[in-house]
Amino acid sequence: MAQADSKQEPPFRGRATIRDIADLAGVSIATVSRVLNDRPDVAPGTRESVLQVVREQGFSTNRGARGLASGRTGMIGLTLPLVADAYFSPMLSGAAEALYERDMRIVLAPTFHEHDREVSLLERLMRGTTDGAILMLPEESASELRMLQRQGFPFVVVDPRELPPEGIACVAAMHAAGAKEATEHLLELGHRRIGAIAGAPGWYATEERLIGFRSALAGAGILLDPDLVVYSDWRIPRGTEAAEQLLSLPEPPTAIFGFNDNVAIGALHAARNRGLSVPDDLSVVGFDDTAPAVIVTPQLTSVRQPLAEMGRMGASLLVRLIEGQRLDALRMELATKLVVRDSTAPPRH
Amino acid sequence: MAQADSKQEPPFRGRATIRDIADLAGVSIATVSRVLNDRPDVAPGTRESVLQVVREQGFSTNRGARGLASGRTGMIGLTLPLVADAYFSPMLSGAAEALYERDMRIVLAPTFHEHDREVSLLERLMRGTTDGAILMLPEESASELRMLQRQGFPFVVVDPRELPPEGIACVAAMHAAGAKEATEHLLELGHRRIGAIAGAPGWYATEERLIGFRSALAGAGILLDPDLVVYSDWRIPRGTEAAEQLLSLPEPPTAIFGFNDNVAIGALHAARNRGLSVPDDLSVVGFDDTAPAVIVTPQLTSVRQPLAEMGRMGASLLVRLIEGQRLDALRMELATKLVVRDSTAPPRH
DNA sequence: GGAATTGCCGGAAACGCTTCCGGGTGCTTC
DNA sequence: GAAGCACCCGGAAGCGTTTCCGGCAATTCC
Repeated sequence: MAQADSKQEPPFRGRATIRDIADLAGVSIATVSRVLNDRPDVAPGTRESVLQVVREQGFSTNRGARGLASGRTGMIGLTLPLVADAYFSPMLSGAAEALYERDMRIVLAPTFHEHDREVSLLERLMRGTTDGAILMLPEESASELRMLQRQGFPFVVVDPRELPPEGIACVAAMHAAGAKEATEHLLELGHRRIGAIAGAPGWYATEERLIGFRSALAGAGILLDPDLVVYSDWRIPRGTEAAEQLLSLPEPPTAIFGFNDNVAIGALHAARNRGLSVPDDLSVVGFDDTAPAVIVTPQLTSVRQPLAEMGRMGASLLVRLIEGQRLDALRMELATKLVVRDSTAPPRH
Repeated sequence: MAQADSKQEPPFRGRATIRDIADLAGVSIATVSRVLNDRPDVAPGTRESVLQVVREQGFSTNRGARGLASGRTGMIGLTLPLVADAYFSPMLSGAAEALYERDMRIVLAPTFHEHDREVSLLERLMRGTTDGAILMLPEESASELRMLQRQGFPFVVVDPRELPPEGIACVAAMHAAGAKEATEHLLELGHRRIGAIAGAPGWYATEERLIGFRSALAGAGILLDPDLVVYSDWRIPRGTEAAEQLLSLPEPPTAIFGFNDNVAIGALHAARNRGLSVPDDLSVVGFDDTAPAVIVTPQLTSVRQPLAEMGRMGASLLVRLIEGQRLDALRMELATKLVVRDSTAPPRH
């Protein structure tokens, strides 16, 4: 490392460029570029000898320069509200995995719930830097999304807050079906008075799950008592409060359906506070089936949302969008599945 | 959007470039660049009128091009084993936050525990694309790190698996002190026979925590029974196994110190399987204080590791490295703190 | 056996930006 | 009143790629 004057030290700082490779392999940079990009018109022998040099030098193409020259940077932007979160991180992970296989990288842009930038993140950082974007639970309004789209920037929405306008690629879960399944599970166990801790009002997930919930009740000939639905902010403390409200009712429910795992866990806490045993005195089911579901006691019955798969699917949709492939369906909903664990049982009497 | 023939539509696809801004503002691109980079030698009036146009057009500089021209891309690479993980995601989040404030972005590179690539990740993707990297719990050996460093690529290691060689920036937690504090807590409660579920053998965290554990015991005049230490892989199932092993001892411990929250939670499971009540029959303390610690029942007493802060610190160290600032200390350890919850109590008799 | 393909390859022009170098003002200084 | 000095600004040369275009050899075809 001390002696750098010997035969052919690499140019050191900045590392090998495509030109170095070309010189070493005795070809032009155009040819090296062709090899690197798997273009057909290169003689097999030439290709091999270039690859040889590439390997020796540990060369990899400068993505910035490629982006400049070709428009494709191989980077895609990803925005999400939070990264340290049992709900979002699997989606992120799935997207990263899928993109990685395609040799693309993620530029991470957590919003930390701040939409107050004058121009949205995308505008500012993506353009020219990334080939497209994955927007997880985006805060941007439908019209903002439309505008982005009109500018020809490829993006897909994963887990929309509100359903985006037609023509925008979007992957979600089958909220209604999942909620219906969960509710039917409780009905089959014999519950008749079922409370719901819904999510934030107006959200796509909330409304759809509510539809599934009502539909299952209706199927069992039960008319929903409005007092049995209380909204939340998806978080544990509010879940606890909501559950206490439900349990304080003159005629309290024998089961509670939390619209995500957090509020279901909050309900677990509320039950414990009141000395109620779950599932004996109260059944609880959650939604999402995130990691905490199997960590709490009792383990939570929950509707599994294929989070990682949603991330992967978003990534693959985006890639096809970028490559200009015609997409048959821009909007897709992935199936959910009820996972029965220890927090549900028949009502006491 | 339909009519594009009017006054001055932006060039549409590809969006405004610095040249467009220059034309619109009636200056040269050099001047625009100076304004954009906060260079001093621009007349206030000129600066303002350029900024005006920049705002109107929603312009933001193409990072790829900037990277090419100046070497600084404003992107930094970040590798970690897993993103969907209660331990790593807070670190990632902290780093993202800190970098965001400096208008830098993270290029995410989860390794998914695969180090078998011929050339390490960094070599392949970072060079030329990023200005530096944050390596979280890297798998690369000391010599690989040295090599990277010799090439002049700025990087910092956060939460090292093994202590990296001198001269490499590195941020860790005070493992020994934390373990000592946890052990002393148990000792103060009156425990004398304390089992430990250590981490993976050879890891810096494991060895350091072991030192703290032993040191606390020694301080209380207790000689450590070798049977009371069993190693793990940091994960729940192995934690359960390890705890069962400890509890099957002829003379079982009255308290178990898990070297991370996962194995401590595993111990909770083992206790439950045996019908032991925590903390009455068995005290359990964890390490890291990740989200699950407050979700399990009983809530886990745990040594808080400032995960997000470690991420932030890594980011700020890296930025200073990139800017070529002289660093007083390359290696830093952040303080830990015991958080007492419901899983520890005096021994039964 | 000459002309038209085909297969490979090199030259060179971009891509959007930063930055060095130099030049034109308008002011101070002796 | 001429020389010197800031202060601003524009021209132009790259940065590492991709890709269009054109050219040379080796084929193939009639």
